[in-house]
Amino acid sequence: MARGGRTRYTVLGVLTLGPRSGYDIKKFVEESINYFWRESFGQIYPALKQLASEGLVSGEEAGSTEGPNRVVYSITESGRRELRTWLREPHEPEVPRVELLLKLFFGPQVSPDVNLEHIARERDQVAESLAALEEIAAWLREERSSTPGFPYYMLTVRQGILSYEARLAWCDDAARTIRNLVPAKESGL
Amino acid sequence: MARGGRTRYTVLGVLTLGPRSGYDIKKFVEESINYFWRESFGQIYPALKQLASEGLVSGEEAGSTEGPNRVVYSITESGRRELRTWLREPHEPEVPRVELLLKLFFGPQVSPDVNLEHIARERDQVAESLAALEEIAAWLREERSSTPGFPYYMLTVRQGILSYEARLAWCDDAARTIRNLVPAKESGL
DNA sequence: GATCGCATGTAAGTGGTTACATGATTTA
DNA sequence: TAAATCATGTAACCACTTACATGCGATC
Repeated sequence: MARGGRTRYTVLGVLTLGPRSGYDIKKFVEESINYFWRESFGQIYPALKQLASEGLVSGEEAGSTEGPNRVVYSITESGRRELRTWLREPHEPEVPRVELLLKLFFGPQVSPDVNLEHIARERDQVAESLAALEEIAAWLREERSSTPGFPYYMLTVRQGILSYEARLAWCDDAARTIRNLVPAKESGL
Repeated sequence: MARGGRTRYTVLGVLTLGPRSGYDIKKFVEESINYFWRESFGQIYPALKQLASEGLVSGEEAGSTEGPNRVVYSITESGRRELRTWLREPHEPEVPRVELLLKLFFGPQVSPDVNLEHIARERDQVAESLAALEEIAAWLREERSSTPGFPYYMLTVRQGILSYEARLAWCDDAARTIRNLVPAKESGL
């Protein structure tokens, strides 16, 4: 049981920050919470329809004169209540699935070089993500430091930074360990 | 595209460590790699059937005399090849979904106390997981330090420990931040 | 005139969980 | 004798991704 549509609450949550279209919501998620949460169009649009039918959001056909499309949604009072109810409930513990670790666990089945490559790839990806997050952090401090949400935004960003840094450190450590596994192959030239 | 049945490879990988029944595989996963990977019966049994039909594993009806059930599977040579091929492919980047951070991102919608409770709960869970992992690490060092897989097992364990520790530190930091948000409510008694 | 960004949506497929059904054997 | 553990399996359901279809307007 449990775990009912977290997309619902993502959408409601984003709409507390202001009215937005489905497209806008997608973009917002991508640009601000991408490092710990994702949503696809295939989830967002049906969710918006559903929420509208329940009166938790209200959609308005926008676009000055010409546009037939583009519906801008706003959260309603009952939408806010629904969101708050969910926010008060304890969070589900994560179900981890880390493919890299699975491959490394079976690492002895292939050559050390293969595993070293995996770790190097991981390191690059993590370093890139970390850099992106640090840019977000800087932007937040410069542009959003006086908004009520600021301390909470920084909280989530810091979590991301800390876990990226931990992963980075682990990569170096892991690479060293594997390199020591092959004490002499072409060493000493 | 991509991401074809990782259960397949989990099963094949576990079977490189010795012949096992579906039930055994489930238990092994639970007891050794639970902190970064999980599998359910609903995945394992169909996967075993499929793998057997492809000749990547071979099943033998076991159970000294009485048992009608209990099928013990062994990995075949082509199974090993298939596994190795997969192990050489680069791993898929994780798609993160951290419900706790989602709730905290929308934290201003509820009282600080609610958010503090979430963090406290998280802290407890992480501390528990960390303790369990450290027991596994100790057990590995005592009982498995001479197996060929040992360095790789320790690698994955260390990753778990490092990220748990990072999360723990973050919890304390985050709780402090939120507490500072309410500078005086009942302070000074 | 082609491609890119904006914009909404649907359909198919998949990976995975949960609940259920069944039954033997062991332990309390 | 009741419960827990061993053991296999299926069916239903769910969340989510991907690909596709459509079309407008701006830019190259």
